[in-house]
Amino acid sequence: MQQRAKNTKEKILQAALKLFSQRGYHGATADQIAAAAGANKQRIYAYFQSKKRLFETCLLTVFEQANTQEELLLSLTEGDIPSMTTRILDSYLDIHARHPEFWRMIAWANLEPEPFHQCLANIKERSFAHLRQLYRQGQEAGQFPAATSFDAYMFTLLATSYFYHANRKTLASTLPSELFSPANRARFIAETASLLGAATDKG
Amino acid sequence: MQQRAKNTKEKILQAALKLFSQRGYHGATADQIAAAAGANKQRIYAYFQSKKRLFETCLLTVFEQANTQEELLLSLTEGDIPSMTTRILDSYLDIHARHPEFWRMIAWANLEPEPFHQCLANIKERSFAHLRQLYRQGQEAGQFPAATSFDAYMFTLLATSYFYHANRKTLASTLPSELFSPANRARFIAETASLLGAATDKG
Amino acid sequence: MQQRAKNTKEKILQAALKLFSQRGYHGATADQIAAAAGANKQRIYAYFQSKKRLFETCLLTVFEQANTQEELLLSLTEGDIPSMTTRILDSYLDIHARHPEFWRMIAWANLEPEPFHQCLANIKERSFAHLRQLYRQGQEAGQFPAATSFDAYMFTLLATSYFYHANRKTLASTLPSELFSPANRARFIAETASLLGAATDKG
Amino acid sequence: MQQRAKNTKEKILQAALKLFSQRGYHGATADQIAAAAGANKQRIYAYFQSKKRLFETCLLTVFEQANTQEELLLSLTEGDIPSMTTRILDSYLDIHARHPEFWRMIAWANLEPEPFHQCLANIKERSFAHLRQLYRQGQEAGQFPAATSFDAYMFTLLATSYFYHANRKTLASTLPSELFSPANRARFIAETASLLGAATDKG
DNA sequence: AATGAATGAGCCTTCATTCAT
DNA sequence: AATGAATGAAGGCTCATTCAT
Repeated sequence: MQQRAKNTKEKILQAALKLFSQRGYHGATADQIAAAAGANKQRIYAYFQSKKRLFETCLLTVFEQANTQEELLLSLTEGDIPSMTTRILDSYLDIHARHPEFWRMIAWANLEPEPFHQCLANIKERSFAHLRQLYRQGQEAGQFPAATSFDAYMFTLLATSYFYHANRKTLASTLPSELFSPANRARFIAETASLLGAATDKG
Repeated sequence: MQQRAKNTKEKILQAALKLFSQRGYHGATADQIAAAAGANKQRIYAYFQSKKRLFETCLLTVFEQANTQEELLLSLTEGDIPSMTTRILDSYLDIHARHPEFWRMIAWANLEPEPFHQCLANIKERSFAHLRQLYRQGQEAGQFPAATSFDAYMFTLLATSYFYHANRKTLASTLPSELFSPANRARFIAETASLLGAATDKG
Repeated sequence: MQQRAKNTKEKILQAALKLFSQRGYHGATADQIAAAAGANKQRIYAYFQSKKRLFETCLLTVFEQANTQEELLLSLTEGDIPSMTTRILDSYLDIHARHPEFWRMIAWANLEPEPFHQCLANIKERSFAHLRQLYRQGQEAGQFPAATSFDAYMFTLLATSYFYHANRKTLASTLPSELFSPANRARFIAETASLLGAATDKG
Repeated sequence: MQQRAKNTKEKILQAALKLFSQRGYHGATADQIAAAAGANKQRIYAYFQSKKRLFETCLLTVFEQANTQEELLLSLTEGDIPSMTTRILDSYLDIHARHPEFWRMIAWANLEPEPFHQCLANIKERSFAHLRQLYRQGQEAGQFPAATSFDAYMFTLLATSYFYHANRKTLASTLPSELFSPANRARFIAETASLLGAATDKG
């Protein structure tokens, strides 16, 4: 593939990423994507076969981007166990803040009847191996509850960081608190960390 | 408006509720809704003006339904404080399981660029008043962390119960654990409750 | 179906008949057909489901039209046996002359890989029963060759009358004779009839 | 033109011949032809200017091929006159069977509104001169009807052999007889030849 | 000579919406 | 009040053709 083609393909992908995340699979049209990419519509089909495939590629791309950033957590060591919850929450909130397409694409994918998520099959198990081990050590040291598995722990962190961004709109009608404003981000993390085992202040 | 008209309008609303939640605003068509309602397509416009207005009405309706359902928690008393987290989680998971259109409509609403949520403005503050008081009592008794506000507590419960259902598909690519299968529902609740300080009641 | 709809459907059918026969299935477009019918393009799909179905309906229609006219041959009696070949040829040439769409639709259907002809399944066996019997009588009277079955006889008549119209253009490059000009139609029939055993009645 | 170019041009022509005859002018695409030829799509336009011109070239080519094949009939002698009808029929059916693209291209050409056949103008008068003379001798010997000209005779043979292959599909809806199956080819020829006076020499 | 990249028009089909009965 | 008929504007995708390398 020539450089010109690579550029065109990349422009389409970026435009699609933006429009799909904004409007969803059905909401974004091939015409709009081509126009936003400054490319000819037909190129979408030349490079991505179909609108569906393009969406899948966008989904995969956005997951990979998130995965990349997540690797920061690999640097956590045994000594970081007390602050682990805080660090993970902070990191995840950051990922979502920096990649606003992330939660949106996740949401669209979860809503669509099409099994778009199948294209994510090989992304399974990310950088969790490292965290899983730290968690176990924390459990043995009594800093994480023995009754709670790593999966449940991780699930809660994923859920809160996702919900924090993704349900912002309806949240305002449900729990209209200042706690969720950007200004109170640190306080939100602290309060949530306290709730989750909150070993921090005990030591 | 005649009774016959009321019936037709209601049938359309129910059909729209189902189809919009399943397929989203763009995914559901006026024809499908009319067919599912057993009504003439033109009646949609006669009674709801436009597809968008119908969607908004559906949003509101579904939120009202969920509110109603939640009132079970009002029966909790001071003596239930130790098991409060478990009870709320159980209740919320149940609501989502029984009303699969709930999380879906929430998700659609959060994704829409249009401020559909404005129509939810008056739903604010639901049955939380009662729980808020119980939580405060629990805090004073040392059963809930002093550092965590009721809002943060509630947020976590909303987030986990929502995420549990809404991100089922992509979750399978992220944290592929048996813990989230229906069969392990009770274990999931127990582990999560343990994480959220419920472990403290052991002492 | 209301009268207005019937009219629209019929207009579409007639326009399609004309355009399909002229340009074939792929050559005629839905836009052209709608325009020629003075109808909205969407009505094609409302009344005929798909372009393919519309084509099939046209094929069927044209066959039925031809069938109708063919029934003139039912009036032939035993006494007409000597002139039977002439009469049939005359009649078939006439059908093709009056329904120029007929041979064209047949030709398109035979060329298309799509099994369009399946829609003709129940047209089988036309008014041949009557002619078949007359032929048998003719055979017994020695006016038709005993070695030639009715099917072969009929086939030759169908082939010549079809070929006379359908291959007019290429025929001009192959057998450029005045014999096939409209002016010599009667002579063509006579010569062909003579060839097909009609010569035998001389003896 | 270099040898490499000649080869490419020829490959395109052969691929086009095959695809046009199978799918027609509108049914075959430039992409398909290029792919089948193993050549770059742009070469089609470099060597044949346009799709239409390529189609015309295919038409001409296929007619020339058929002409070549026909020369077998030149070997017929005076002694073959009694079996002449059989021999010609057999030969023509054979040509069509061996060159299935022949009747198809003839059909496409006859259906096209554009006077594609003009490019066939110089093919006129083929190997008929020889047969014409044999036929005259046969007439004088009383083996062919005096009332039937050679043109009418030849026309019938062309028509039947063409129709036998070209209208196979719709024929099944009109005259559903086993007579036209490949297994009964010989019988079909015999019966038809009998019909065309050939039976008369028995008496 | 040959190839890959690009384009604009067009194709079949469906949509949200309105009109007429 | 309800229904059937109609419409124009997309929507996804492909085509014949040309440009650039």
